[in-house]
Amino acid sequence: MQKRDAKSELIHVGMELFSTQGYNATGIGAVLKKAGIPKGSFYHHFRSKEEFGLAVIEEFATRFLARLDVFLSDEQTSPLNRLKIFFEKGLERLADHECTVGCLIGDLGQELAARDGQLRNRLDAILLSWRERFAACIREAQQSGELEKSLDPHRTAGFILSGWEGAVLSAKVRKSPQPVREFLDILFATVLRKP
Amino acid sequence: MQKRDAKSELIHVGMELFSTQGYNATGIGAVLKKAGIPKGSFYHHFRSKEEFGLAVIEEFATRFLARLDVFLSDEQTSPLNRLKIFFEKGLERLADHECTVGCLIGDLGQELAARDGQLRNRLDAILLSWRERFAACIREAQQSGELEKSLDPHRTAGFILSGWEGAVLSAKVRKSPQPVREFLDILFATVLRKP
DNA sequence: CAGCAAGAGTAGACCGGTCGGTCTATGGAG
DNA sequence: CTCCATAGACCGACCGGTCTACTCTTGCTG
Repeated sequence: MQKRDAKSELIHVGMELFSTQGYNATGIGAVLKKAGIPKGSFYHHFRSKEEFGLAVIEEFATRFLARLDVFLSDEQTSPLNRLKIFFEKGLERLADHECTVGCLIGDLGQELAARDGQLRNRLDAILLSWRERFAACIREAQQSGELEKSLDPHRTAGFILSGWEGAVLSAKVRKSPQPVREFLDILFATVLRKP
Repeated sequence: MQKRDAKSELIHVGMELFSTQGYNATGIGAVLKKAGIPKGSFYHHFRSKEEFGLAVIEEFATRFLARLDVFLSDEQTSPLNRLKIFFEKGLERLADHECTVGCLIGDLGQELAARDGQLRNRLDAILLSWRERFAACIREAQQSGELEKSLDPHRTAGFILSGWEGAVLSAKVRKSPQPVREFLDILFATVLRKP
């Protein structure tokens, strides 16, 4: 396994710790210790904890988007099934991690909602861009007859996304993937029911 | 206006600050300062920050339950409309607070999900009890013909609750009540559609 | 009724630890 | 030599909690 450079290692560890503990409960001391990198290096690469946080969420969002692309651009699969498979995979990963890791963007969004800094603005923008992706897939599903034309793609995408975030939150609190299981079952049986 | 006793004042301020800033980002120093109560009094009433946190969520849950009761027990209103009115009122209050205050239980649940202490367990139990309340109302709506008999009341209640938490989270990140508006519209047009 | 004792409650200085950030020194690469 | 990167001691502030001192209230006894 190739050794990462210091900056990447910090970001990687940041993703891990922010995902499990949250932003405020994670001091940079813990990040440094886990990454085995001294403080001077940290402040050479990042001017502040906030700038570090931004780098972490950018990395996470990039990876998430890459994964979203793999699933939502799969032309061998019908649009509605792309959505379904994407979320089912998400459920699998949640269960594999024993519900300790949710969605970093949603988690940090909640935790940092009261702040006015760059972090919250960036999180908001990321959530909106994801929503656009889902909306595009919903539009495709409508064009192929899988979903009713009366559904508003943007609003429905927002519904799905926030519903997903809420279900993941519940799974983390309950330490069980069941809330996500139930969310998906009902979502595809009602909102995303085939005509 | 009647002056509260010290303990109640602390709990009240705790609800306020935890709701806007979160648990970890709120030091007890800030609570004490805002309440105008010295530290010795704090530790006389609460053995620790965690015990204080428990008292705060119990107070919040009690108030929330009382409000839930007012709406869900209103026999002048049909069961489905009770749900609708309850959430519409919730949306109003969210907008009145300019999306700075969400649902304390959901927020703390997310923030403290990684912990093993009493706080997370209590939060989990509260969410489950709320789910039972919603399930009972859904059952009533089914019996009165407002909802399809094929809906599972428990699962549907869980769906609604986690969807609501996710929508409120989005509203806070976006600083707009729109996600909740959209959540409610779609929920009542699809999942809770009348037969 | 007055005085006393015990318990409840208030008050804030103090403690060790952690926090995010600063700064000086050093080493390595080009 | 210069620039980039590493290294870690140090700083003031804040953290949750401890502890001693003091005040107030209540109940009991003489």
